[in-house]
Amino acid sequence: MAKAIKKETCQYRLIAGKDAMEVLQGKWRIPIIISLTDGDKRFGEIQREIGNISPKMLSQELKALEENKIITRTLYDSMPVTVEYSLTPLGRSTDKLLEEFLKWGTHFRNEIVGNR
Amino acid sequence: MAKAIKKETCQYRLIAGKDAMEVLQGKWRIPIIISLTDGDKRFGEIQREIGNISPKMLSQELKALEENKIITRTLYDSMPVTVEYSLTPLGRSTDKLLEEFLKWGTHFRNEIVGNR
DNA sequence: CCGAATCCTGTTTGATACTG
DNA sequence: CAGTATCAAACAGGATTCGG
Repeated sequence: MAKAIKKETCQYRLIAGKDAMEVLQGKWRIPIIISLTDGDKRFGEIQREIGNISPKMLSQELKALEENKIITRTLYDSMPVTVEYSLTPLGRSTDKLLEEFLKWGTHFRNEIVGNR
Repeated sequence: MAKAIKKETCQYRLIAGKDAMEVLQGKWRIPIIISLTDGDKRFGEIQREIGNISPKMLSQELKALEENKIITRTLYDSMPVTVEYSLTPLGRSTDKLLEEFLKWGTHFRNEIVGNR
């Protein structure tokens, strides 16, 4: 076993942070998860809700989230074809994180963003 | 007052998410904050602790965090000159967020990162 | 309607060397 | 020690077009 790292150390925290970063990083992943927290959605619905994301980026980021088991993609073979995206349990497990994230975003907005 | 947005709506959440993103985005900001949560540190200490950040990136990101009132920079005019960085109250207000971030990072690591 | 494919651009990031 | 300067590489993001 190579160099065990204790839970309390800064190094441990840095690693955990990097892991979380790996999945949630970028301009669009958290917005997408927020959007899907609201309920399962189709491609176009997510796009409209987020507002200014190009189909390319949305497609690309959805794929990445799917690979990381954060969301699932379900194809309904209707006419025309519809696709629905929804959070997996792992995806839903971000809810506490998201909540704090949003709380802090609001706090920060009030402290700083408003004053410039 | 232009188009009030209720707290519970997806749109409100998307905006708060974007605000938080604006400050915490990028590969290095959260690691830097984690490092400083551990205590005030000097430039070189942060760099060694994070491990593979170039001085240019560190300098640049520290500057951005300072502009957003997340950290402060204190110059001690000793010989040789030393500089210490520390979290502001606003910076320390990320602690709950960080905690959830790290908790989830660990969870994710166990679920996914370990299995690939 | 839901994307895939292509092309193109600007920003981010990094390696390295150097300065007060 | 605490950064800056410079140059190159990588990547994020956008515009557009096309297919099932």
